[in-house]
Amino acid sequence: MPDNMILEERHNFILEQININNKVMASDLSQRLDVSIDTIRRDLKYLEKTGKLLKVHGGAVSPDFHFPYQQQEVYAKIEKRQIAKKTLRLINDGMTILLGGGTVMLELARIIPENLKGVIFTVSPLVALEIAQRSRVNVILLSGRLERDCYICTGSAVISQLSEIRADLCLLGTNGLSIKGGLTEGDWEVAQIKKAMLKSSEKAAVLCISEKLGSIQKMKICTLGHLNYLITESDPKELGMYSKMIKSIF
Amino acid sequence: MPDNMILEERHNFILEQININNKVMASDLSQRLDVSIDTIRRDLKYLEKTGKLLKVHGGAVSPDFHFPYQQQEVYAKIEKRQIAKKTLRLINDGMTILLGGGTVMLELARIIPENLKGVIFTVSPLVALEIAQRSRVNVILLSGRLERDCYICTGSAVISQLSEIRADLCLLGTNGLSIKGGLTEGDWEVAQIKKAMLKSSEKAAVLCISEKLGSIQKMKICTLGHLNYLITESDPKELGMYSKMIKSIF
DNA sequence: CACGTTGATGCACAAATATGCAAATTTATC
DNA sequence: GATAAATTTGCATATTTGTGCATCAACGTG
Repeated sequence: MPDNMILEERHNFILEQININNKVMASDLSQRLDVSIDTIRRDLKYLEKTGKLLKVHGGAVSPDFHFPYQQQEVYAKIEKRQIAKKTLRLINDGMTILLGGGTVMLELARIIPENLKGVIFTVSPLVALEIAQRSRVNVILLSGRLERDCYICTGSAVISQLSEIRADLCLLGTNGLSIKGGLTEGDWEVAQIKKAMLKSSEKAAVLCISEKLGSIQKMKICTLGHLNYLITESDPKELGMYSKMIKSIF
Repeated sequence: MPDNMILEERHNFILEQININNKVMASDLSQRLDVSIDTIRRDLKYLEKTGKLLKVHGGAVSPDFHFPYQQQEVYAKIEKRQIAKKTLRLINDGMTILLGGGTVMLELARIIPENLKGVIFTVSPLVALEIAQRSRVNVILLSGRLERDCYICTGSAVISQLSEIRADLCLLGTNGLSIKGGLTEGDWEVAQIKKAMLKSSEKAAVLCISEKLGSIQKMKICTLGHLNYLITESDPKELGMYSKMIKSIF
């Protein structure tokens, strides 16, 4: 490392490091630049005042490091809304549709056409309420034990009710989707429900923000070959590797 | 996983995980980030305070799932809360309880003891979610067609499920209660459900703000003699005329 | 040249922060 | 209801910070 740097050089170096690593540690910098920790601290203080970084205990981070979550929160919401919008293309009057739970599904619930004809079954009270609030479509909630974490109904009662249903289309959100692992899920109870939902439907679509593509969870639900549609917010062209397994991607 | 993460990085990582899985477990995080469980707990506490997640036993969940429908302006909320409080006296560990819908019932749902043992059946998704959100009691939602106006599940499916249940106590809100008319209800579908609920329960209690006492609706559910308890917000002494028909009034 | 001013730097020490540990309590699960 | 797991609380410890002060070099100015 360059010895005998002057103030400005140090500042530049620090910003460079932040650009590379998203963070710097005061003690580390002190060592690498061979100045006292105090000097580094003064550097950081100055750079913070000019908005170039954000001081934290032990060093500093990139100024946008602290925000990404409100941003990403909103961002993810936009993505989910995009997915929901694309999904509407699959939904037509007269269909019997099976809906899962999760945030993506909630976004879909919010834009279900007000005068859709047909029947919607769901295991998610949140989804059911959201739809019933806005639309005149028939919403049928499948009963069961309400899971505390994800607020969907699980248990044998749901499974047995599902076995009596023959839906045209099943729409599922997911946490795990990958070429190798197929459709996967973290919770055992939920996995059972999803399996049963797929079995009760003519066709199946998975809604998944692209950020989650490639992730694998503990419980396997099915291979990609069993899915008819994959819907993400990004351009289908970018998901070429999935196109061998899933017929329609959009 | 990057070793030696600083506080901000851990926070980011945790939120990332929550974004992907909707929940994280403290012990798991402690292991993956190689810090003590205490540190993780402090992280979670901080992130909860800033609203980025919700702490639950064992970890945290995404705040997205937090139920948004609560706390609209309800009429006579104070009275309804008083009724709910009184009703708690009827509820003990080990009971199987059947809950109806309506605003009084929602107030009750909000104060169901966090660690109540037993099972709660309900036809109201709102009540179910409210309870599941706060309490660890088993909540079982009875399925059916979701009524758009009152948000409770109706239809033959509910009736048939109710016929398979033997509850210790049934709690109903009401719009119509009078000496002459008994327990009455405006909606036909809802009346059917309430009848079935009463039939499935050992004992029955009606929750009713005193202002509504004396009103009669179109559909008859039962006579006052079938009810074991009447719970209102006012002093039972003032309701003497009901005491010939209903055993316990409070 | 001598002198004062200024800005950068390092040092010392008290206060604050991050983290882990252990005991006591609460909660979950069987 | 007993046992295991999770949580709370108080405390100990090691860094890290903030602050005041001393040093030193650079730079005018009289």
